[in-house]
Amino acid sequence: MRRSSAQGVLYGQTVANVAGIANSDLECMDILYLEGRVTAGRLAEVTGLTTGAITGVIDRLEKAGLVRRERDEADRRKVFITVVPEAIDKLSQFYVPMQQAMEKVCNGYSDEELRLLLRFANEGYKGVVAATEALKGLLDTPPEKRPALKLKTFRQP
Amino acid sequence: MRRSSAQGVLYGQTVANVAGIANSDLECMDILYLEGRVTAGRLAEVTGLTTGAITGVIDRLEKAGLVRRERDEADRRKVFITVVPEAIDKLSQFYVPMQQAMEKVCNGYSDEELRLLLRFANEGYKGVVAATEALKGLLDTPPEKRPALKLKTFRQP
DNA sequence: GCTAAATCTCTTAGTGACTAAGATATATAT
DNA sequence: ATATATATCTTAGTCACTAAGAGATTTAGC
Repeated sequence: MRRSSAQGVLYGQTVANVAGIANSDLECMDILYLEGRVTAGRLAEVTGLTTGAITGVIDRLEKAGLVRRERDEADRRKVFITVVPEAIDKLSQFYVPMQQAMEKVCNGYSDEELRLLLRFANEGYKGVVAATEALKGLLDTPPEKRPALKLKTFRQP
Repeated sequence: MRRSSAQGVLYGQTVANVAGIANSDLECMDILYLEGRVTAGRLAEVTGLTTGAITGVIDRLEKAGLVRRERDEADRRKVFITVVPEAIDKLSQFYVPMQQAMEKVCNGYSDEELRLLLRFANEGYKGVVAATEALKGLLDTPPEKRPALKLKTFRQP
């Protein structure tokens, strides 16, 4: 899973290259696609970038015609970012190789097995979110007070 | 899986922050850990960075006392990068939250189910590698000649 | 054996995304 | 009505990255 994750990062880098946008710009497009209409601040929160950096991201994405800024009429300080419909078409083609590969892999499993994999994927996601929170908590703990757990490492043959 | 992957990227960013090294420096440490002793050129190849950038990465990692440069005696142009043993201890603590979370998730599965998950993880990894290659191939194909496959998208309820 | 081409890492100059700090505009609380 | 909080943007400066090429070593051709 670690290997897949590392390789997944590389896939994303390649997509960004091919699409001609920066890496974090693509990451934001991904978040926008998954979460829908979000504010600039929410993007900063999720990506871990500063709001200043997000301004730059949105500027570039807007210039590339991939997103639009929309002021919230209820709270005029907020700026909602929405994906331009055509952007999905422009970008989705670069995920075709990945989807084909995954479809091929998934074909090797029964419906019941796929349900198990889906369950694991969901629980795994929640686990990663929890782990990220826990790690951030570690930041506030002085190094000498950190739980010094032995890491069991497994190496595949 | 996409969500997990995106969140995994964030976990890595957080680790890099906490460890006080750059993001790609950590990515290289990961590769070094997985592949063992590798050359500078191999790092460039795997990360997708230029050799010039890798020189910088290794400089910083060496300065931080995490890796060592070793000239290959057989071919003196090559420089092997090796991880300093203590580096593993320094960094592995930051993966404790992730491992705990994953262990917790895995505890919910029988040995047989875990074998299925392992098989999927292996096949999935190969799939991602294949997809990356295919995407790079797309780079050399003119846009109008690209296979315009309909992307089936699934949204979880 | 000697020259030319290839391979591998490093160097240099320039670019661009990032952070920190603060400005601006709007909203909420006392 | 004033102060404080919130949300985004601006600015100056920093740092990792690329492109191009230099330096060092190996391999191939004659």
